[in-house]
Order: sequence, then C-alpha cells, then structure tokens
Amino acid sequence: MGRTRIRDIRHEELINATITAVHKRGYAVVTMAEIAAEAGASAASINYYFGSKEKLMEATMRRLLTLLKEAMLERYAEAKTPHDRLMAVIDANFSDRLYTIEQCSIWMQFWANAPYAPALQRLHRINRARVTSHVRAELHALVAPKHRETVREALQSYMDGIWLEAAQSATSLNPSQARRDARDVANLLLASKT
Amino acid sequence: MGRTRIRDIRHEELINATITAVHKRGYAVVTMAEIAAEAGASAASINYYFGSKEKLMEATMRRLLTLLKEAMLERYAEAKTPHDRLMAVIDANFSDRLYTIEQCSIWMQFWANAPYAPALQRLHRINRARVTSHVRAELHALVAPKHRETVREALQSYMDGIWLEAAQSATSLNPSQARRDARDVANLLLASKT
Amino acid sequence: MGRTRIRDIRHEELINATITAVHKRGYAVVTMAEIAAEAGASAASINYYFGSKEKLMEATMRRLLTLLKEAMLERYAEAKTPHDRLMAVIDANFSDRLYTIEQCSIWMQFWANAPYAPALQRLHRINRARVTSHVRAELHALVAPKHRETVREALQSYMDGIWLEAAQSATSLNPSQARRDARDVANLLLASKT
Amino acid sequence: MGRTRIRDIRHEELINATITAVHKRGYAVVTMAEIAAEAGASAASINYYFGSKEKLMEATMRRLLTLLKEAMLERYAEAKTPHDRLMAVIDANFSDRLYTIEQCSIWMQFWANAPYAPALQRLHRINRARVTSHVRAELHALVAPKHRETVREALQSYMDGIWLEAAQSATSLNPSQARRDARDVANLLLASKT
DNA sequence: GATGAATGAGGTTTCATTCAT
DNA sequence: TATGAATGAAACCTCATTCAT
Repeated sequence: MGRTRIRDIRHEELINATITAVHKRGYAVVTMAEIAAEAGASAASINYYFGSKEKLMEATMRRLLTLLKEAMLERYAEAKTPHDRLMAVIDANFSDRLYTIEQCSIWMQFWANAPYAPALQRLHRINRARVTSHVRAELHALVAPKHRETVREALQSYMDGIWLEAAQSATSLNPSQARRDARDVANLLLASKT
Repeated sequence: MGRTRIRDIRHEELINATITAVHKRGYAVVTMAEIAAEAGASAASINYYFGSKEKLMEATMRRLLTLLKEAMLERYAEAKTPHDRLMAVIDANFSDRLYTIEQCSIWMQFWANAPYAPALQRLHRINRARVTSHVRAELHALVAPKHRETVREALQSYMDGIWLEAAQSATSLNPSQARRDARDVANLLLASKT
Repeated sequence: MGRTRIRDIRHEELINATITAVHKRGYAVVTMAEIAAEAGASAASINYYFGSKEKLMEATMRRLLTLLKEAMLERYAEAKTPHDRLMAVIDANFSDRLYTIEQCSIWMQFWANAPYAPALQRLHRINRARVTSHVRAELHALVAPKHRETVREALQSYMDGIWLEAAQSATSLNPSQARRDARDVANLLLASKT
Repeated sequence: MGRTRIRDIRHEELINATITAVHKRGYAVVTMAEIAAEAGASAASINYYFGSKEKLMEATMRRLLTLLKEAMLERYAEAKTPHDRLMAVIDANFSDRLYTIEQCSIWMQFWANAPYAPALQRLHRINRARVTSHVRAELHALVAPKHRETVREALQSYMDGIWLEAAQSATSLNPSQARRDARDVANLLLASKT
C-alpha cells in the first residue's frame, strides 16, 4: 500500500502538469522541461516515472478518456428513460468539469496527433466506438430506423465540432448554455417529422 | 511579369509539397527537409521563397482557405433559392476535391495548431466568420428566428465534426454519400416542427 | 568477524555480477543498473558497498588478477624443473577456468581501458611485471642469453594475443587444445638452433 | 569532381580527428564534441557528413584497415621469395607509420569494442582472415606441414600481442627495433628443428 | 543493510536557418 | 535561381550519484 503511494501521487501530478502544459504550448511542441516545470519536478523524473515522453502522453490521454467515461456513467446512473440517457450523454460532454477551454484544447491536441501515434489512435478509436454504441442504443427507442444513423452521426459530429471550436475560444466557455444548445439540437433532430 | 513566372511556379510546388508532407507527418513534426524532398527541392530553397517555415505554413493555410472559398463560390453562382444556396455550401464542403483524407487531415492539422500561431488563428477566424455569415443569410428565409442560430451552429459544427473525424479515417472517403448525409441532416433540422 | 560476513558476501556477488555484465555489454558502456540487476540488487547498493562505479571496477580487476595469480601458484607448487615451471605458466594461462570466452573478454575490456584509468593501469603493470619476472627466471636455464629476451617477449605476447583473439570468438573455446598449442610454440622457440 | 572535393576533405579531416580523439579519450567515452573540436568543426557537422557517431566509427575503422592493407601491399610488390614476403608482412605491421602509440592505441580500442558493434566485428574478421591467408600462403614453402599452423598462429598472435601491449606504452616506440625483434622471432620459429 | 526517489550533468541527434557560391 | 555547407540551439534521454527512509 504505502509502497506505491508516492508513485501514484507523482503519476497524478505529472499527468495534470502535462494537461496544462499541452494546453499552453501544443502537443508536439511542448517539452519535457516545460511539463516538469509545471509539476515542480525535474525533466528526468518524467522518464523515471513514465519511461519516455510518448508513454507520458499515452497515460495522459488515457486519463482524459477516463474522465469522460466517468462523467457519462455518473449521469447514466440517474437516467431512467432512453431520452433521459441521451440527455445524460449530452450533459456529460458539456459538464462544468469537461467543457472548459483547457479540456477542449487538450482534447483537440490529442485528437489531431492521433493519426501519427498508434497508441493514441487506438485509444481514440476505442473511445469513439464506445460513445457511438451508447448513443445508438438510446436512439433505438427515439428515432425511426430510416433516420437513426443520420441522427446519431449528426449528434456526435455536432458535439465533436463544438468541442473543437471551443478549443479556439478566446473567452471562457458557458457550459450550461452549451448544454441547452445541445439539448435543443438533439430535440430538433428527434422532433423532425420528415 | 515573366520575371515572377518561376517564382509563382515554385510557390505552387512548395505549397503542394507542404500539404502532402504535413498530411504524412503532422504539422508540428514535419521538417523543412521533408517538405523540400516532397517538392524535389532543397530546404534552403524554401527559405529563399518563403523566408521561414512559419511563413510557408501561413501561405499554405491561405491556399486551403482559397480552395474552400472557390468551391463555394462556384456552386453559389448556379444556386437560385436560399435552400439551393444552403445546399451549395454543403456540397462545397463535401465536394470530390475537398472531402478527401488528405484535405481533411491537413485541415485538422492547421486547425489544431491555430491557437499557437497568431497568423493561422487569424485566418481561421476570418474563414469561420465568412462561412457563418453565408449560412446565417440563407437560413433567414428557411428557419424561424427562435431556432435560427441553433440550426446554424448545429449545421456548421456538424460539418466541422465530419471533417475532423474524416482525418482519422483509415479507408478512403465517399464524398457523394457524405453530401447525401449532410443534406439529410440539414433537412432534418429544417423540417423540425418543434 | 561476523560483522563483515555479509559485506564480504555482497562484495563477491557484485564483483561476479560485474564480470558477467561487463562481458555482456562492454566495460565503458555497462551501467550500474545492469550490474545491479545481474546481482539481483539495486544500483544504490553498489555505491553503498564500493563507493563508486570506478572503485567497483578496480575491485573487479583486482579479482581477475588474483585468479590468474592463484592459477599460477597452484601449478608452480608441483613443478620441479625450469621447464616444468614454464609449462606451469602456460597451463595456468590456458587453464579450464581462465581460458573461457567470458574471462578473455572481460580481460580485454579491462586491458583496453587501462590507459584511461590510472588505477587499472597500475594493476595492469604490476601484473605484467610479475609474469615477466617469472618467465624470465625460468628461461634463464633454458635459452642462451642472446635469444633469451626475444623468446620471453615472443612467449608473453603470444599468450596475450591468443587471449585477446579469444575474446572475439563466436564459439566456445578449447582449453586443452590451447595448452597443447602453446606448449608447441614454447618448444619451437626453445628448440631453435639459430 | 569539384562537387565532392569538399566532402572528401571533410571526411578525411573528421576521420583523422576521430583517430586522435579516440586515442586520447577511449573509444566508448569520446564524445562527438571532442572529436569535432579536434577537427575544428562542430558536432553537428559529424552528423551532416556521417549520419551518426556509429557510422563515423565504422568509417574510421575502415580507414585503419586500409592503411594496414596498403602498408602490406606496398612491401609485397618488392618481395621476391616467400621468406621476403613473410618479412614484408612483418615490416608492414611494424612500419614507422603504423607502429606508433596512437595507431596501436586506437587499434586496441576498436578491437576491444568490436564484440559490441556488429559492423566493427565484421571488419575485424575480414581483416584477420585476409592476413591469415597471406601468412599461411608464405609459410607453405617455409615450414613443414606438421608445424605450419602452429607457426602461423604463433606469429600472428605475437604481432597482435605486441601491438596491444604497445597501446599501454608510456614512452614512444621504436619501430626499427620492433622489426628486428619480430624478424628474430619469425626466424626462431622457422629455424626450429623439432 | 538496502533501496526507491530524485536529479544534475552531459551525450547524441535533429533542425531551421544563414551564407558563399 | 538554387543549394551544399555549416552550425547554434535545443530536445530527449541516460546515468551515476545522493539521500531519506
């Protein structure tokens, strides 16, 4: 127990520092020294704990995905109907903790670099497949088969697009407004009578 | 006039090489040497023609925006009604020439790096504002004021999301299917009776 | 007494681990961590017991010289005539325990690095002087003064050359054959009638 | 012609600098910076011309082997009888240009590190096989079959041993004396009547 | 007695850029 | 117009060593 305590703490600290530093400087441009400085540690300590910059980045992305997953599961527990659960997915994506410039920014950084780092790509795909299957399941009861996939893709792409645009934002974000907007979009798509 | 002929040719060649090289290797990781090799030239020649790597990147992004603008204007000319023009915007985004993995990939690269390069950010914002004003103008006649901005943002974010996801694609894209999908989404949003 | 028991055991273990690790990786390239791993200990423990990497290397070389000295003295005890004793020197050099790839390899490693480490150089010279004086003493009764030094140097250099070449060997060595060969060479040199 | 002139000159300079620097500091310990300083160039220029430290070392060893080969061929041309040619081999090994502390020292450095660098090992083996076949060919006419291989191995190992010991020398060497000694040893071995 | 934690020093390599030709 | 030549700056990573436990 006590054995791994320090190790876990440092992991946590360094991953948090990575998130901040990548947001500030950009994924491929940020240096070990900058990340270490952000964590108040030495660059060498990153290699001590993670082995390489690449592995640190992978661990950081894993953390991001965990945060997203937790936000969703948290809201899922309370949702009763398919419609509630669909809104839970939306609310998770635009929750106060996740829909921040820093989160969206670093999300975009990892996303953009996934095609050049197999480990990141793998994580990206696993995550996307997971969200897709959730959304698809809920839409089953809400949309006619003919439009189901169209609505699903529209909804997911919409959320992606919002996040990525948020990464470019100069001023701080408004999560509650974003949730309202997203719910509106979802309802528009569901209410369509075509 | 004849004086600048060669200059223009080299500009063109180097920008095309940059697009290919950035797609292959990633924006922040691609080197002058790789770009030069792609163009069959020397790294020094890039500085001769563009002054610096940064300026080359800026010129390349400008080219991407020009392509997009041209695709839109081209289709705009033939469109008569607001609905036709909205579809023109969609068709431009998913035209055979623009909706390719290479284009989407490099688009995402520039997008992701815009926050760290003022010149890119500026171009990114100008472009976004331009598209926004076009779409908004067409929706004026198609959507009730209450939902107008929601629909507009949904549509634009959807298109962004599709492009960015396309950048992760392993297999080649299907532009005509993408156009149909996007039209379906637009029509769903327009047809909503809420 | 009991106090130093553990200390002695650890010394022995770490020196043996050093011999193996240097053979595997090369003198100047082997790391404390590799040596420690070979001994099933931590890198920090090496410093605890030896003070520094340099001191460990010195202790290891001392051990090698002790092994060689013991092999010689062992055979010297049984030798009666000068010729017997000369053969004892040869047999010691190519004994089953010493004439192995690992021994020759590590020997060469220390030899090659002696010029850059005063402590190693000193040990190397002491050892060489000792062997030289032994061989010279025995040759006194076996070779005419005119050729004595030539034969001595020929013999010693021959043995060095064989060891060093053995360090490059891909397959395992044949000590008994090496002894026969060395005896043949010695006898050729002694039998010369020029 | 003119095109590769500079390249060839730099290659030559950097290899010479490598020889000097390796002699001074040791193969595995010498740094790019030290080598570059020795050549009056920058460390980066080594990578520019050789690609890596490893490749520079390989090129340097190749140069050493070429020097040895040339020294032998030079003397071979004038030699008429088998005995003359055997002496030519000896004289080449201990020629004024090759039998210097620097040459012997760097020779030992490369030899000692060959087991850990496949490229060096290959060169080492090729060279050794070449010398072996030369010596064996000349001994054919000079030594009875029974002792032929023994004499050959004795002679080669002797020369190796002398070189390697010379690498430890504190004072400068005496090539002409070394040639006389080596000839004496060779003649002792040839004159043996056993 | 023994070792995880932590790091400063230093090595190789990469790369955008300058410059002479 | 075009490019080899050359390099300073800086990045990642390694490693011997120190120290608290």
